[in-house]
Amino acid sequence: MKITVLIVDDHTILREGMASLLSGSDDIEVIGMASSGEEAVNLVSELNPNVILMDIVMAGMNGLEATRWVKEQNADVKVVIISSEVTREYVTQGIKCGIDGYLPKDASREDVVQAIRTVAGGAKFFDDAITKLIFEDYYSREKDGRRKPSSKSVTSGLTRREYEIIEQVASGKSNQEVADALFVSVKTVETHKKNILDKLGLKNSLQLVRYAIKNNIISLDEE
Amino acid sequence: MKITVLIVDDHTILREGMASLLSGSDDIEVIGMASSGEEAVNLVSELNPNVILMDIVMAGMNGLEATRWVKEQNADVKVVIISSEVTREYVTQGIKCGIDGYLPKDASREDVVQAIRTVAGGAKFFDDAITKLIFEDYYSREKDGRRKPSSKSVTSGLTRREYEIIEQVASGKSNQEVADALFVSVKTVETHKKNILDKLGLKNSLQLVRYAIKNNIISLDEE
DNA sequence: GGCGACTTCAGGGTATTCCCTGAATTGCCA
DNA sequence: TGGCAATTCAGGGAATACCCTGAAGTCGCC
Repeated sequence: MKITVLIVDDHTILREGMASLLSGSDDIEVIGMASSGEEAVNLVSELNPNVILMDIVMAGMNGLEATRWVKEQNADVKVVIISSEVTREYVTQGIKCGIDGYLPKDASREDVVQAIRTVAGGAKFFDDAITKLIFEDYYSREKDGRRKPSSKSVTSGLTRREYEIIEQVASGKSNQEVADALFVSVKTVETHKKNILDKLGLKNSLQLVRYAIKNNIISLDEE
Repeated sequence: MKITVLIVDDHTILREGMASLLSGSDDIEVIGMASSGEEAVNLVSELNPNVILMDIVMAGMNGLEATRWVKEQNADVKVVIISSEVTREYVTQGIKCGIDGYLPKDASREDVVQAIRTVAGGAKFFDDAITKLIFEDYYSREKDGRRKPSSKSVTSGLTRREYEIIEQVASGKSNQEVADALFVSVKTVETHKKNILDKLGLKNSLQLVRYAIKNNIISLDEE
């Protein structure tokens, strides 16, 4: 029983290279390749591979989103990210998307083969550098996690009401909807919003949404 | 300049043993010992050691609590936990309290010396087993934290261009700015945006920003 | 008692987004 | 080769967001 593999990368050279690199292993068989996230999602239901080697940076649907979709339709398929960039953001976001492994693009043939075998067996594969990175993230997060809310003064000069406005706006509401929710007039909401944008040095509501999520003023899961 | 060390453990044998174990290293000097958390806290301000080797399980104030107090009065002092038990709970709680390293009690002399040198130099020291434990905790926590992007079975049908538009919009740009960035007219951007909102079942651009961040179409740290 | 901030709101103007219809171009594929 | 999806763009109207000024009521605080 060979381990079936799907390769997803928008660079032909890398696809071909990876395939030939894997052709030397008799327990691994490359059964398909895709050059985009969308193509990958479509191919999975057709080919039903055991493992997907997936690039992150691709035009259109990126590797992380593709992973999400793939896992959605087949939770058993294992996904190993192969990225030239190894950043905290990619790794943590990747884990959120359900990846089973992460390899730098300059990984050796042995690493790739080992990763495929490991995830096919149901375990996770993350090399030392990535484990270290995760560790540091975990450490700083846990450590910094405990710190007093410090009322309001220290933050960025936002008032209580302004925080409420942000929460509303960042949850995707229009000014009118915010006004209704807080039982004030649209004009009031506009004023608050203007003040908030000024204080934070932002240009529009879109950036405010980003800011709010970035600074954990709101969370993305509720509702 | 020797690294000054304070040993904290309520077992005399372990204190003595550890001290003699360290006497062989000429860059490390044990300048004091304490048999309780309270005593340790008092001694720190007096002796001002570089590193504290601290047991967790002690009568009265335990090692983690003591760490918190110690760090409170001197943030520069480094604390390495030496515990016979290595549990997820101890490790994560320890990190919250600000520990700089964690050693199992059966660590070799080399490990202890290495740990002291490492934390004295400002880095963290956690061995492989502990790193692995943290990793697993992190992984399961992050992974379970996610949730499926609604129940749309097929890829939500976004085109490549639409993804590009989303990336632009979600980075906080106005239609005009997106148009400039992609070298198309504002009208084109509007059309794309409308189609995107329809496909995703969203009402406005604010919600699109949320969607994009939630689904990892864009990341928050770049730029 | 008053000064400053927070919060509320209005008027009136400009800019931008949102919505709908219609259409030309390209490329792919059956 | 005709059809379909994708991408591009326009006109024009309705809705909403953004900007500026001004102001009234509340509250805490010196």
